[in-house]
Amino acid sequence: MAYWLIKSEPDVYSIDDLRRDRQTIWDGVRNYQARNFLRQMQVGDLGFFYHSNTSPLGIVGLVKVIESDVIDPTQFDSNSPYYDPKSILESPRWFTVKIEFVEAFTQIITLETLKREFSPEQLLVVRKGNRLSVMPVEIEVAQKLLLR
DNA sequence: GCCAACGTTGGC
DNA sequence: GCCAACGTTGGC
Repeated sequence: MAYWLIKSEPDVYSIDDLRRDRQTIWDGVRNYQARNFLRQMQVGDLGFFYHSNTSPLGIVGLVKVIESDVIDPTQFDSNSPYYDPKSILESPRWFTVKIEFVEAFTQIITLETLKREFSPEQLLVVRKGNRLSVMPVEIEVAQKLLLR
């Protein structure tokens, strides 16, 4: 079982939105490195839900992967902001996962805290200039985060 | 609002 | 295939 971190701008989709929906397809990722991580995810993996572009920044909850290798439907939807005209039905370009809500942390683990407790080598999200929206989290780091 | 740090695009 | 220009992400 692996651990991941997924970023979302709460104005677009927040942990409260996921609590309300209970589950969602993690659509709209249009970066190949992030997609490759999404393709590595397996059912049962846990993800830390991170709020970006907001205040306070940080990890706000936990999610679980409940379906892997999901074809992102928005790539074929010309009305979607994530529409990709270059993607063809026979060989889709963008894959993702379906996730479900596990919990919203009573206290956000702020980026400031993450920077204090983990090095950029341990945790990609604290690395300066990092723009990946989906990234792996080392088991030791994940366990420390879950014990907080 | 600024801008660093990328990723992507397209001319050559 | 190189790389300059451009666009986006996301912290500050």
